[in-house]
Amino acid sequence: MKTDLKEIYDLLFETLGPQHWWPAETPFEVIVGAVLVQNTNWQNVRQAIDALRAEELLDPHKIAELEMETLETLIRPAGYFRIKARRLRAVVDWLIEQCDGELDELFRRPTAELRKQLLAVHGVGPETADSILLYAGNLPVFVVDAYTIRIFTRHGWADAADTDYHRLQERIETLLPRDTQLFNEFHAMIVSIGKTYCKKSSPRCEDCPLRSKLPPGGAIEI
DNA sequence: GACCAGGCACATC
DNA sequence: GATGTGCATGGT
Repeated sequence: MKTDLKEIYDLLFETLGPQHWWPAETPFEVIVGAVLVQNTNWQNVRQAIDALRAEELLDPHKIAELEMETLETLIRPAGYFRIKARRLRAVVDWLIEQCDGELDELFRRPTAELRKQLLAVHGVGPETADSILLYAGNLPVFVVDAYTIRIFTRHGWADAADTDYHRLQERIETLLPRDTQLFNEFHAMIVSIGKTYCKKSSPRCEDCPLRSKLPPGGAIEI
């Protein structure tokens, strides 16, 4: 990848400005959102989180004590509600077991170790773990998601045949200053670009701030 | 009515 | 180790 990623970051930041992510009031709310947003539109997730908030349930102990059926009903708008209810429970049970829900304590652990522990929790894969580390823990970990892979592939910054999560993550982390706030903004801006200009079905490169960074023949089809 | 959205676990080869 | 499939709601 010959691309100067910091230059891409600067270009995006000049165009889009700060994204103020993650849209949540507390680190625990970030964790809940990270599970609920799996393969789902944020708009749907917000409805589920609002329902939890309305019942004052945005607390690990309270979610741990809920009947599964109640939890399923509350998070229903987020989709996959049976699966996500189980995953959310697995996460809060783990949080309580590990630190009694005291997240500050949790995030003081060495990042690599904590990441490995998170990945061992049912329902927490690489993207969810990294979203939690970056946006709840303020730790300098880059979150790779479907938009990252699509945008990087279409611009030829990543080989379409090699979009392995950890390899792409390591390359991006190596090519940028390891800075929490920078990783925060970069991922958020990638999602913004992805939603607006780099849809799965149709790229609208003519309007995209990154259009000047396309390869000579235009976007690479994936 | 089809398509899509800020993944993951599990089965099968 | 790679690839395929189920999971579910709400917006466009």
